[in-house]
Amino acid sequence: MSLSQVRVGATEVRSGSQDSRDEILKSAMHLFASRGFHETSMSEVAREARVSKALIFWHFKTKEELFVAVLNRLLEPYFIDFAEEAGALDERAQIQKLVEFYLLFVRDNASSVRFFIAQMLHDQHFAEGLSDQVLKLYSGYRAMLVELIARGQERNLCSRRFTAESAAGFLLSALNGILIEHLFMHNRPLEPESAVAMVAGWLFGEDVKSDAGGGKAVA
Amino acid sequence: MSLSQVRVGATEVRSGSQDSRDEILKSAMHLFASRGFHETSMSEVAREARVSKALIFWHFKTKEELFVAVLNRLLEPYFIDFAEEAGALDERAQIQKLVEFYLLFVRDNASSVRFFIAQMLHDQHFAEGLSDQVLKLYSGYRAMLVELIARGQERNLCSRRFTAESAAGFLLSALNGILIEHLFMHNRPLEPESAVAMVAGWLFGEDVKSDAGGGKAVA
DNA sequence: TTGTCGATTGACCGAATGGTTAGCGGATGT
DNA sequence: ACATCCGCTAACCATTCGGTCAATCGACAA
Repeated sequence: MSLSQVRVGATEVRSGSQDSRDEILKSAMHLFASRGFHETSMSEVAREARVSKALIFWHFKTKEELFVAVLNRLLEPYFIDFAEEAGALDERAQIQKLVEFYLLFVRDNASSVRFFIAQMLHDQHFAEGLSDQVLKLYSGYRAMLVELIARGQERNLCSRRFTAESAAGFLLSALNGILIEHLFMHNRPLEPESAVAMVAGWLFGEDVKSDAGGGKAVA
Repeated sequence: MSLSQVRVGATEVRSGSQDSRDEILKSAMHLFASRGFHETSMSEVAREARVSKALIFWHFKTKEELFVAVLNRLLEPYFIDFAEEAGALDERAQIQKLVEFYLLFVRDNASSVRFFIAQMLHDQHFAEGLSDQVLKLYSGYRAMLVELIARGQERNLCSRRFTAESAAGFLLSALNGILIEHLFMHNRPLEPESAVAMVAGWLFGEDVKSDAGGGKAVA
């Protein structure tokens, strides 16, 4: 039925089974992410994937199994390696790069970030396996920040007013706060430059000339 | 049936109707907040309130109507007046008080805060009416911060490195970040003092002696 | 041709859902 | 005594849910 039923790739021939499985996953990903688990029915997934409901249960034993498959697929972009970015930059530039990386990532993946946060907040039963992976990423990121700040302090590149752990914790909190502000005030485009400038002012003791961070005039 | 069916208060007699309505609301509040809207059935609410399901539909036309009643009741504690706290303190003490107020509030109301955030993130259809009220509170808080910081800058009490709007925006982001960190790492008790100390160091340019903010050792 | 096997489907199932309805008990006013 | 209205319920309804099953279709092997 599908036009791409027998399609030849560079190295492999996709079986029709993998094809339909993929389309089911795509539809389920879209529906679960936009409506949530309980509000999405298997019939909807089947209709959107133009496939019979029974076929979904042939690929995935239960609705939950389909859901975790979707979760894992949604998580894939999170596992890119951000350690390579190091290069030969000094600590200060690396920290700024790391901050910018965080902000760009949550901007470009806003919908899945939103979905994961909602999921982890709501349904801590399902979220447990998810939390483990996300928190692992999170503490990895934190560890990089701590180490960079500590090295920056040794070389007198950034402020010593706080311990490296304190500074990294506060900085991460600020980033997360910017994230949720971005998730709620969906109008604003989340420009990383302003936040990076704020961080620079805070951590490196520089002056900030223009209005960089605040925004949203108060009525 | 209920023991408190005819109970005399100081000024008024509670009709049995209001009594059962209250018990329904209480049960619905508990169930909606802990499981969410779609995962909570009217039969469950009826059972927990020890009331027939039909009675719920006699008090509230639809499930949605019950839900918004619950939302409004959950929102009540958020409307306490935090303007009175001003007193004769200087701006610096007022800012610290405001920050402490925020943190104490989210600590004491963590479950409903969690619920509201999850709700607003997930179900933007229902959340719209809710968002309006929450965002009104939020921008009110932000406005107070901006004004306090601006006055503090005029009197040279706090750093002029940023505009008041920038500083308030960044500070709010940091607070929100601390909030979500508290919501996720549920083990830690969210001590406001450390965060207040961080803010002081950042905004007033003081040194911070001990490890105040970071926490969570990295493995 | 026949047989096997993976992929796919329509029809079906019991359970649970949100919501309705007819009616009951008991206060209250007349 | 009677009618009326409020608070309340058991039983019911149509629909949808996650999940199953027997049967089919097409490809490939013997």
